[in-house]
Amino acid sequence: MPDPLQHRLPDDVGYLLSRTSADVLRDTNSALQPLGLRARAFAVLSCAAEPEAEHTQRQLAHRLGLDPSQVVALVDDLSARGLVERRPGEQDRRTRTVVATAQGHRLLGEAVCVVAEAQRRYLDVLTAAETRELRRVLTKLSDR
Amino acid sequence: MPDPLQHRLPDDVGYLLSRTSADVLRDTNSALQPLGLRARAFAVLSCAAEPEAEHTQRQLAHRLGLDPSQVVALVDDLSARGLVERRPGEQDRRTRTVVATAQGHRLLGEAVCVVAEAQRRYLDVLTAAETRELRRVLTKLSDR
DNA sequence: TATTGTTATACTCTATAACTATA
DNA sequence: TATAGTTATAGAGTATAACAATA
Repeated sequence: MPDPLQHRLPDDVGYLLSRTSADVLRDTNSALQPLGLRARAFAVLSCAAEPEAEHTQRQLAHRLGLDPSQVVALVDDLSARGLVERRPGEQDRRTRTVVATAQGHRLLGEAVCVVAEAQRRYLDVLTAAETRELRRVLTKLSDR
Repeated sequence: MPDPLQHRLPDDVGYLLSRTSADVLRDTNSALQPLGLRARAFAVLSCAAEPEAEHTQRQLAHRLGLDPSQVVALVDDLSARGLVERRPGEQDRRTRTVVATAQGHRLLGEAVCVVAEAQRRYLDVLTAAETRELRRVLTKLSDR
């Protein structure tokens, strides 16, 4: 049973995750703004651009930890801008797969650069080994 | 210049931070729900309960990475429930310091327990060394 | 019956601008 | 004039329920 007097917010891993995640999200959104994207749209576009991958919207939602109704809005927007297109599912006519267009691939190329640059700046204070270890531990946490 | 075809969202540290942060935030809010708290209110209460500390609302905002206007609403709620009280600043009459009441300290005690338990479950998959290293690296990131 | 995409809705969180009282 | 707290508001993110088409 923890002693409340010894509780220190700055040592709380959940709190630290919230703070750092909010910071890097802000930086990422700023970096993406000139391209008319935000982090979540970038994530959807990235999945839609995977070679050989034909994700249904449901699969996208599950993969990205989003609600299916959020995927509808995100794909609506990306598709209205010609960056992805919805294709009717082949075996199951209820589903629609989301794939990046040529224009989507081009924009994703730029987006990957600006996001990588923003994160490089953000992770600047860490050594290469620390960044690798952080990625490894976060992957372990998110793989459950 | 990164190759977009080699970009993999699951390797993106910013994305991993978002996912894990959202997961632990959900767990934390669920754990706090019976106490009528959420993560941000818990953070404010925790600061207000620090011994010898008399934070102005501005200091709370800066310390927690919140906008001052958000602190107003959070303190309004905590104060209406008798968990904290606002005291007029002594040197500067514009300021109001926020301190936990006896009832606030009691509730914080319970909150610290349920949050620690939720995080223990969440961090379960990590070794003790990995958790320590995660805390250390996140602290380094958030201290900039 | 159950599931996919969709719409609608509400609540939380984040961000900004303006107002007031003090400094 | 600048700053602290406050109010108002809008936009983004999250969560839930319900509906039509299809399985």
